[in-house]
Amino acid sequence: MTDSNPNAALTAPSIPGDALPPVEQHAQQYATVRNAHETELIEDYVELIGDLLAHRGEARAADIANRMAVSQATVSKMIRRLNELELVTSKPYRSLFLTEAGQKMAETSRARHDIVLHFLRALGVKDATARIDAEGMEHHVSDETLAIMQRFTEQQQNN
Amino acid sequence: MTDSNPNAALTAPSIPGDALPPVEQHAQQYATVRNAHETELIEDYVELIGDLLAHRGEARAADIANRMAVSQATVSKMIRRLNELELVTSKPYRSLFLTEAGQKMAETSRARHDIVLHFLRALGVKDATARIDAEGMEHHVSDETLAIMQRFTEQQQNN
DNA sequence: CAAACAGTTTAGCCTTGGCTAACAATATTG
DNA sequence: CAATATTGTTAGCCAAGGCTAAACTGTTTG
Ligand SMILES: [Mn+2]
Ligand SMILES: [Mn+2]
Ligand SMILES: [Mn+2]
Ligand SMILES: [Mn+2]
Repeated sequence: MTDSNPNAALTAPSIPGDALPPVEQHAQQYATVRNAHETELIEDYVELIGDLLAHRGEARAADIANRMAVSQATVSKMIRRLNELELVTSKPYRSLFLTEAGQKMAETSRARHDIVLHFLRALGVKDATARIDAEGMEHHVSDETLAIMQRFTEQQQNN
Repeated sequence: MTDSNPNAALTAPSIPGDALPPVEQHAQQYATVRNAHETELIEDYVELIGDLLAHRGEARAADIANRMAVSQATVSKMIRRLNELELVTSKPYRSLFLTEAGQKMAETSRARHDIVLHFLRALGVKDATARIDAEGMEHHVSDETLAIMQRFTEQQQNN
């Protein structure tokens, strides 16, 4: 549980920069990231399906494959998983639809995604870059940071 | 390559929110994220090894396992990979060291990580939260955004 | 309405990144 | 210095998320 080399002070170089965080806190950082990685792809699928339903009226596997730049086989497998998780309903060869739980997840993810995207634009990041960055960052932004981003964006707009 | 349902405008609901980006751009978002995921764990290992070397004088597998909250077996396997990638050198039962390439990656990752962390703190995020968010966000921040974050932090400090 | 095309599913493969259990090497200590 | 504790390695397992190739279903069109 604790670091080896107890007499670190004796061997450490002279310019240590920022200190290392305590082991438990440091471990928490990585664990939180691993956790986010478990859910983020699911969130992106559900969010995209919600967007396709909202903007196109239907969400076909082929559209998802094209929009994600992934093979149709990959999408088909993932749809089975979403089904098992009871996030979508699907009849073979028909459009997907979101369950109640799926709609809730889609809304939450969409809202969070928008906050991050609008924040980056408010910061001065070009739209195309902001979109790319937001797609990855969104899954690693705490509620605390999210709230601050939202306030920042609003203040920026009242100027 | 293009969406199905060409007469989307006819079937789309009345509150479309932000429009969907063009397929190619949308695909690029997800592809960039997938790309980042391929390298981020490697970067975190190399960065941590660099930090342990800087602050402790040595980087032992057990320390990495504790700091990452991961089993020693997982670390051992990853070290083999880092060796194959020629990012670290290691003798059995001895401390790890970074190769030239490893040092370069560690520096780059550390710098990027610090910019994101300091930016979040400058935004007003609590330290513990900022550390957690930065650990995940850092891998998804473009150079463009990174530069803007750095400027923001500096301006905040000159107040 | 049959053929061609488009969309979907399945099977089987691969890599990554986790884990536990068992074993091996080194370090610490009675 | 032998016994014990710590550290490191190996083997074998698993799930996730990619892929290609082949089969199947549904739609469009000559
Ligand atoms: Mn999203
Ligand atoms: Mn995303
Ligand atoms: Mn980092
Ligand atoms: Mn990280």
